[in-house]
Amino acid sequence: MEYNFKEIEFKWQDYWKKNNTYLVLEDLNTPKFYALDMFPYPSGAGLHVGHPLGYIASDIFARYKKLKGFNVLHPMGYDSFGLPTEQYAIETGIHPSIATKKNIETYRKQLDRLGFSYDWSREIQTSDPNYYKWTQWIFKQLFNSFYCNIDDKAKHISELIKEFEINGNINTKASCDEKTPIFSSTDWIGFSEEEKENILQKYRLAFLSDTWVNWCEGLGTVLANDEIKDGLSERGGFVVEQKLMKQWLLRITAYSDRLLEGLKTIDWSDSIKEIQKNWIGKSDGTSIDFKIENTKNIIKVFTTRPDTIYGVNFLVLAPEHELVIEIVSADKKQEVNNYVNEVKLKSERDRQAGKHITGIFTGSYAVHPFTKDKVAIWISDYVLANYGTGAVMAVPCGDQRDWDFAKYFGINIINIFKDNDVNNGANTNKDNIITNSEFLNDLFVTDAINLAIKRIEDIGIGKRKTNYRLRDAVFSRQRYWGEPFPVYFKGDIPRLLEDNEYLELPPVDKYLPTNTGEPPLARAKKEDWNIFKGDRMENNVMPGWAGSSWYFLRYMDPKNELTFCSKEKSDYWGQVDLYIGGAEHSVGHLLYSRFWTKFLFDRGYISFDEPFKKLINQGMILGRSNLVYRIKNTNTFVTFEKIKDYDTTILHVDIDIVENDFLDIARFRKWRKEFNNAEFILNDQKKYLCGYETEKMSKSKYNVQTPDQLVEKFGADTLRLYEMFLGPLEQFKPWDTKGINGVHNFLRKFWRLVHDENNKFTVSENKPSHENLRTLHKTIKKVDEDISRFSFNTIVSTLMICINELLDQKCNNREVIKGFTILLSPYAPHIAEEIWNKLGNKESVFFSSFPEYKPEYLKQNKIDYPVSFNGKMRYKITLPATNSKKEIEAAVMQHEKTKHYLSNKSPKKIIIIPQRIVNIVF
RNA sequence: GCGGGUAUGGUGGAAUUGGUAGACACGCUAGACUUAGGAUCUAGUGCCGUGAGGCGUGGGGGUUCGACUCCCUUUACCCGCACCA
Repeated sequence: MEYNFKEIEFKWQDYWKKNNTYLVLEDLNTPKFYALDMFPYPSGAGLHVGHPLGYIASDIFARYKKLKGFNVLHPMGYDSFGLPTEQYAIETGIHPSIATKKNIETYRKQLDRLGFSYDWSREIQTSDPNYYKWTQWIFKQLFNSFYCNIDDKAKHISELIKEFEINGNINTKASCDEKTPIFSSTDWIGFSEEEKENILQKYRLAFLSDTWVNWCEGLGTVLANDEIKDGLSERGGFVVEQKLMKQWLLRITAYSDRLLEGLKTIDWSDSIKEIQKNWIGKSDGTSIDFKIENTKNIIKVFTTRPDTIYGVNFLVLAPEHELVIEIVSADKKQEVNNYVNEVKLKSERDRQAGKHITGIFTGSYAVHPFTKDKVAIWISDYVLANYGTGAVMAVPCGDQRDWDFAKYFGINIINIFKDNDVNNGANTNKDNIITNSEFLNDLFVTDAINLAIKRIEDIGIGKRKTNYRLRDAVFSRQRYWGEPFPVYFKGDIPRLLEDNEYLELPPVDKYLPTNTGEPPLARAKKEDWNIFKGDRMENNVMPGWAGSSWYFLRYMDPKNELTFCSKEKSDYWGQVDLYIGGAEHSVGHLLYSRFWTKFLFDRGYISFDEPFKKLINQGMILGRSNLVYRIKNTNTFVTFEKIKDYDTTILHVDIDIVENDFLDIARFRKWRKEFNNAEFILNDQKKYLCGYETEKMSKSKYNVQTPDQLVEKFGADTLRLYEMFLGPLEQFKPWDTKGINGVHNFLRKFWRLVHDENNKFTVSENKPSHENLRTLHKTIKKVDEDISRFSFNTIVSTLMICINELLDQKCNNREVIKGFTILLSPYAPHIAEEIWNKLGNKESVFFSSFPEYKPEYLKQNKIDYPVSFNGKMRYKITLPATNSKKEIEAAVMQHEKTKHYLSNKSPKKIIIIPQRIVNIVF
């Protein structure tokens, strides 16, 4: 074998390991570059070809930056807490750490085989106690912090307590629970320990609260909003329902505006920014108080359209609204109760699916703040309890949902827009003119909004207000395989462990909830915990995103036992310069890490407040499934060409027993029992051709491609090149191994260029020709340009073109080969290392530097001008580069083909762009 | 419904600021070579047409000497959000 990739690849992988080639240390004299991959969750299935796509891209970029003289941090680790491993533990009784260890070993073997330049000395695992103690540490900081709205940053809770002691919370401007009572300093001093803590919980950034949560019975735990898809759990597809539970929450809402504003400072794709923007969901409006008739209660509503206040003729509360019980009239009590219970029983999904209108009149009325008219109070599940105030002022003529509701229940619709017909639907246009509205008459909507807010504020019934869709993040999970909270309870009061105390997961007999429905950790006896304090320990664990919200910081200082990451190191490495990973994390992980980063910044632990400067979302690699066609009710299979002649059923067939879409019939018969006696109707070549389809890779479709088989067949260098060659990194693309021969041949061509018939390395020592250098420098320029815009696929083409040209030129000149080898090395590090070594270099090509581009080699003294007629290119003419416009025109007009294409017409205009193009208009 | 994105040969894709559409690769066709190899080499390969020539970047329109690229409009598909008041 001429190009023995296997021997070469193992040789160099071994060399890199022995020589610690990829070890990286802080070096203040060298500019840094931080290239990061989203670390994988080590599942039992191992890597498939989709996973390494991003890893290869970031590895190429990291190696390129290294060649460009940067000190590159390029680490890897594992997001090793998670549900699948715990499910496995439940089934087998094996501790999840054991399965995790095994899975990580598999991942490591697969990763090592691909030749990545990771500094493995910095490896982290989120389930490692040495890692998660620092996750607990960050939790402690969140617990001990509140968000000050004056300085717009998080501060230590002791500053808040000081203020309470002096002034109470009368002037406090801090993010807190909506229902925080007002108290004076004397009140505060008089409060019991428990009362004080209950107040503080309303301010802490990590706090306990009774909240409506997404409870997933199937998984036995609560879920965050972003873990739910279409009302079902993303993992497992179980039903999710609303449940009121005491949970740990993180006050991410305090950061809503900064999370939104920060998007402007980072280089992420528009689509991800949009998704985050929508998720935060900022809307400007005003709160308005409606007095309830004959009581002291008021209903607060939030609206973005205070200009429509005169169009209000009923209010709607969420069924869960706390005032419902109080205001319902005696005769309606039963009916309302039934409705509220009905709604509570509905799962999230049912509630979303049920598009038909439901609701009940409570029997009570509010008073319109301006007209003093009676306003009926209804409840309906179209109003959400956890958005705004859980109550809306219904304006049927200006809001389609209110209009639908009014129509359905036969409620009168008041018109407040000029030239508007209320019979066909609501009018949501913003260019309307207001009418029938007293002081707002004849104003445009935008002006009316401002005036209405002013009036509302003046008479003290409401305030300008900004609302966010973003909710505080539920931070408890009723599971085992996650970070334990550094918290114990004295009675019902949560207490933090001391600064130097960290919990480790205690052993339990089963990974299931207790008989009384407590989380698995409740099974641990007092002596099972490494620390036990108070009456009981917290039994919940943190969610999957806890450890991944800050892991990029730990890589900077992975072994530090005194702190999560020294300021010195985070100041050196700073933000992640390039972060590559899948788009499925666009909300959860990316939003939470931004939140934690801002928090750590506020508290002075790091010096930047956005974690990932540049983000690239790699597109998914889709599988290419093969299909066979069985004639219905038979065991006979028809080749793809003839399926239209038969009535067939389509079946997926394992891609392993198909070669170039032709079925290996013998193996197919052996594949499954029921096919042992299968018959076949073949094509004219006596072969069975399979159909194919592009779809997500999955076991059930028998279309999963692992990198292992391909690396075995073609080598890691080929796989790396091929994954890049497939197309733009961000695009979704089908995986088809047909083309892999192409890039493999490219490496073989390169090999042959520098080896003779006896496979002996040979390069020419002559001076390279101008043509040789032109090819090389053209390539240097394009590789450099393309990589700066992350166009990895076109670089592979460029390298191929370079080799094709050098082969044409029969050039294996040492100088040219040297340059080319460096250019190739980020993509195909093994073969590059081998050739680099044979060129006589003692050090790894990793430590060489990117060749310098010299424009003089690209200078041309002749230009191939394309000559167009009316914009269509017709022929080319070679002219000296120094020719003036006049000379070019003369040469073109003299050309015999010009006469032909003009066919006796005379040109109206001749456009000449020197060095580029000639266009003749006639 | 709202927001974002995509659309180019038989296939994956290229064309960076408006300037030779289809680079590179797969596949296919024909041929050469041979110690039958997942080999290599040569030629061809967008579509229609024998040809001259015509057509051609989802469809329609526009700006321009010139449009895959800019503007308007429309269709299909993908992603996110969806009673958000």
